Amino acid sequence: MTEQVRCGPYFCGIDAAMDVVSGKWKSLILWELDEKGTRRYGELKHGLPGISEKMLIQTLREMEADGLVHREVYRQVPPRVEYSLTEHGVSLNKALEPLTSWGIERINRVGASRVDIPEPV
Amino acid sequence: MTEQVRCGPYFCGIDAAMDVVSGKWKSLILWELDEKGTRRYGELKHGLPGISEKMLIQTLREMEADGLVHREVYRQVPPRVEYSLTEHGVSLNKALEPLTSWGIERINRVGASRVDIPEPV
DNA sequence: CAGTATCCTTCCTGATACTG
DNA sequence: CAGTATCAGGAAGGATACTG
Repeated sequence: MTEQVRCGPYFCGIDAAMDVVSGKWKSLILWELDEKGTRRYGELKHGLPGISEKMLIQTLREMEADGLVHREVYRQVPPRVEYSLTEHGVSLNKALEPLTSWGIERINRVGASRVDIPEPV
Repeated sequence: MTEQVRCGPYFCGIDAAMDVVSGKWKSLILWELDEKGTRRYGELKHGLPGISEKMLIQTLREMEADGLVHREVYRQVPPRVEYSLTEHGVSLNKALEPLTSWGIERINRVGASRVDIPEPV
């Protein structure tokens, strides 16, 4: 991997942040937990149509390791596990807001379709 | 904030934006062009140590198609091609700023290392 | 100089089946 | 209910040689 020395192990802050939010589901989970508060595993799964169980659990674990998500286990039968945002998760979500607005603007602008660049003549 | 209604093909704005910035190099190129202004192909390559020619050109083309980057060709020998940000590119970079700050804070916080979550006993 | 073309490897992602 | 295990397919990313 190309570790360029600029800001420690990262090129700069954007790299560190992207590293943590990139992936298909992370920003969505962040948003889901922020919007709806603490959620159980099954609730999350339901709120994220199309996600596979593997991806859901894998993504949650990564986010937990990154300190964005807190996982609370209740030892019951049947099991109950609740996920919530840590304060870092909350702040990250806040930092994501302008980007979300930009995305919405982009969608409204032209339907956000990717344009085919014509070959130069 | 927006409701969880799918906005067209996207979940919501964040998805549309992530779609455009995700990838290993896009945010870096954005930052490079914003910081240093118009850059030639070779200059960009130099400023992004570790990127392969394939990735550089591929990423630039995608960003051009997404309306973030403008490509200006000067028909000379040897060839000269200059890349610059469009206004959308600039605004995206601005929208990325809080995320960058978050990333820098994260780095300073603990070295930003990903923590191993111990197995529950 | 500014790319193309090719090949190769690794990472992502999802489906499915099974367990405490 | 909340996971784990396994497998497979495709996409993303990279090294290198070549060209107008």
